[in-house]
Amino acid sequence: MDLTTRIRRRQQTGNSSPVIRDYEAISPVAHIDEPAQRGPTLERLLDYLDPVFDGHTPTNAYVWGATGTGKSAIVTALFTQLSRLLTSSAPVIHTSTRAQTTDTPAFIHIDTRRADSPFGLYHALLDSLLEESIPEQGVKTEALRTRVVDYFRPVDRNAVVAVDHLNEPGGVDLSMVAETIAPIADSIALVGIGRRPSDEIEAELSIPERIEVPPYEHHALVEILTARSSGGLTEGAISHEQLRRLANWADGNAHDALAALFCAADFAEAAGYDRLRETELTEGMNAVPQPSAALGRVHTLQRNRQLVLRRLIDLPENELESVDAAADAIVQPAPVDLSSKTVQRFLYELAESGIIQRVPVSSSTGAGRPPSRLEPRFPTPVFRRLYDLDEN
DNA sequence: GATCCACGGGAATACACGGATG
DNA sequence: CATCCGTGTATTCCCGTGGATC
Repeated sequence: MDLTTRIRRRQQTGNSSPVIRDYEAISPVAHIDEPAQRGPTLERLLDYLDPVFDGHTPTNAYVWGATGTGKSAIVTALFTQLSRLLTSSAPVIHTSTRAQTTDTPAFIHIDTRRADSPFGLYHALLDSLLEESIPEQGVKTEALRTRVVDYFRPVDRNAVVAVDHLNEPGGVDLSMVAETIAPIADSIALVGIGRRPSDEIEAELSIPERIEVPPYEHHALVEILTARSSGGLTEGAISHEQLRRLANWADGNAHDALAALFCAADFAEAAGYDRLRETELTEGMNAVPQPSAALGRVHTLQRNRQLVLRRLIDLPENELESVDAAADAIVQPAPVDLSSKTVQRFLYELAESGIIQRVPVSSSTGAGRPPSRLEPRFPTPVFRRLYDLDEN
């Protein structure tokens, strides 16, 4: 987020704002520079990456853990820091590539929620490796692949590539990534990241290293919530006891805890209170479905799908009674240059990926297959607020 | 002109139900 | 009674088209 946006957000909430100082600070989808409470996992990752410090390529690895354990946060933060520190400590060679020494690997993080095709994967790789801008279409997939292969032709070029959000419903699986990237060069180490337990993943790829990221301990989660709310909420807006309650409820899932905190704060703010009452806290927790789809998932959806979701969550109950009705209602107001049929397809896709759920409604009307009611499976108040802030 | 991608529309398939059939 | 059939929706699949980019 750029500076202008930040300032504008402050303007919107204003200094008089009783509860929330900075939405970004309590956002479950915010980028974290310094992951907290994950010391042991960081150490394991650093152990695994040890060959890097001698200029070698590590083996392939798989990092896994339940939702909301901070897998993505840890790896992205670690990779960012590593490339910063390793490149600045050695002489820089100026080429068309990003600043890199000859024997320092590139640390790349690819989100398969966005890069979900071979074309997308090659594009993401090149985009990280090269300064120049990479064509987004109009060029053959094979052409991009060739460029990646060419990049790795020099023997001293290597990379550690984290491939995040593997095996999500409707998403990319490890074997697809392995087929696409692994054959390019031996000097590429793949680090798969996903929820599926390590013994469940099947891939035609050797993965010697398996690292599990455990759920947060209760006290660790309290620490995180404390840090976040001291950054994003006003002084005294929430009590330590309330944070403990949240952490207890979330049971190690930082995503859900933050989402509930965000909702509760937002509710209190809207109601004009200067601190969170038990009512808001409870409502906040109730606003997070169990289990909940990740807001990060929603956040990375394409523009039009987010628009559809934004409208969906404001529909009255009676228009959620069938996919057909919802699609029609979504297309109704204001300009959407989408046909009802396309919105319908989006809704089915979103249901497929678990962001919304189709609940079969008991049919009594007789004729035909009964429709299904649509239920969002993510914390809608958070999405609504962040989406609307982004609009301005 | 080539290529990728998002849309859109229609075909094919699945499912539910009541009624007919064996 | 079990199974099949016809009708009506819901859901999934598939592919052509046009826009955007190179």
